[in-house]
Amino acid sequence: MIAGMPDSDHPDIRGLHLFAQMSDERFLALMRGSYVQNFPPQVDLITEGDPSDFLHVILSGVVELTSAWNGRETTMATVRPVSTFILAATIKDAPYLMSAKTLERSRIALIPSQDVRNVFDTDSEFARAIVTELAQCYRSVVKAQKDLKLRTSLERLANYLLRQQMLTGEGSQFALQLEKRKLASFLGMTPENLSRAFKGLQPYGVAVNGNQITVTDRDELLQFARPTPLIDDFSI
Amino acid sequence: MIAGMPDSDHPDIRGLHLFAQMSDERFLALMRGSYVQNFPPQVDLITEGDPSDFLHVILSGVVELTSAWNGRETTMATVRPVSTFILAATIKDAPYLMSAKTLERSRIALIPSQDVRNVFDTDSEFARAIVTELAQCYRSVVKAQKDLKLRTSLERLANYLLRQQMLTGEGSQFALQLEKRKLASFLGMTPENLSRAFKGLQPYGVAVNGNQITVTDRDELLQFARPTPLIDDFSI
DNA sequence: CGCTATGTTGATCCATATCAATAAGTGTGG
DNA sequence: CCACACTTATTGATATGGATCAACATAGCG
Repeated sequence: MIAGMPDSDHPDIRGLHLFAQMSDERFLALMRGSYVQNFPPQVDLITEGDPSDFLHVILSGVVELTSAWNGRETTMATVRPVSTFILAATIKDAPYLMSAKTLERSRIALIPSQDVRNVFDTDSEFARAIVTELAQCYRSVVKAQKDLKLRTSLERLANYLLRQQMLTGEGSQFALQLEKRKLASFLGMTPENLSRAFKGLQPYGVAVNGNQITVTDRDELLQFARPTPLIDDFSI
Repeated sequence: MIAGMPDSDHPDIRGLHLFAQMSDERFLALMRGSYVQNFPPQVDLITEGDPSDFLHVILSGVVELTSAWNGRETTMATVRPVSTFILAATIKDAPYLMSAKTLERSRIALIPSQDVRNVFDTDSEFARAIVTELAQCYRSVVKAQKDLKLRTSLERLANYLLRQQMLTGEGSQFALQLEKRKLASFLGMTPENLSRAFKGLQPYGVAVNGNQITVTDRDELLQFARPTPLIDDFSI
């Protein structure tokens, strides 16, 4: 078995809203049973349908969450540091609904689900923090579903680009954080269609060069994309 | 203003998992600030984007949750007694992401969101119950998203019918709980396409007469639909 | 009993998927 | 460091699922 978690990783995890309010004692108890591991790229961390043995916390790298059915596969989300994933399955002691694999070399903390449930049962501050986290997750998925049901793929891409521009600091140029084929799957389309969608946004002032996106006319793009906080604002 | 909630409604609400573990004292305090109202069909209860003033509990009738964007509208869910809706917005004190309207004459309890948040802050049992509820909601939406991204509309309909058959007691004949145009929107298609999808399921042993569905060959339908608990089982 | 909303059917259009070919990266081993 | 293999991205041609438009039927409902 792997050694416990190095103390040096504690601050990163402690910084998460989920663990911030917890007593030192309980936090250390959680950390004692946990461990941290470095994974190379393309490693399967979780397979959908498996029992949820560990709450995962990504400390560095990138993790992709996917689901599959009947031979088809889709990217549900990508997770970046520092955040937890598959919290709901841990809490409900239910099977994972998504698979997870590393896209880059990643440092992942694994906290035994049973320990998380134990703390949840005894520490009401922790329970409250979980509520906030889950409410946030829930609302994010509802927004994603609205995005899928109410928008065409061109509109989804346009709004995605605007959100990315926001996240990367409002500059007119920024880099895609995702391989295009993953982005296509995430947005619910094929890679070929994504290629054409980028072309379709040219008239609205979007230029693409590799993974570099330049928004030459933000107003034009905004007018086409019509973003709304009720779909595109991840902070509410 | 409307009078408070009749005591006769308390047991229904108390029976919800969300309120079951709470102390009598706190429960009564919540109920004192709440009220119950009977609404005719087609009444708008909630408009997306509005601040979440009340946690709603449907005691009888049917409520539809919809979202709109850019002139388009889609049915996100229908809610039946006895259950709460728009819990996440209440907890986060954030705007509603969906609109709600009655489809039939409905009896709805309205619990001031601020009261819910107050109890949430002081009653850790309640906070824990909310976690379970939200985790359930979250997983349901994830399943819905998988349904949308991984299946064609014909496959979604087939699996929907199998789920309905399950819910209505496994009989080979059952009634659709939803107007077909709402069902179409819920499944992410047009009414015309739904009409044709029903025809498309005939070869797999599905017969339709008005809102009466008869599954003449369940095995055939199962083989086509390929349901999986990771999408279609709402209890895990 | 008619009016209006819902459902069906047919014709056509459009968005997106699929298939196929090519180009451009990216990583690996010699 | 380059050659090779392999994956990813683009582009074109075509197919298809699903939307839209239009006409009609039907069923609730006042």
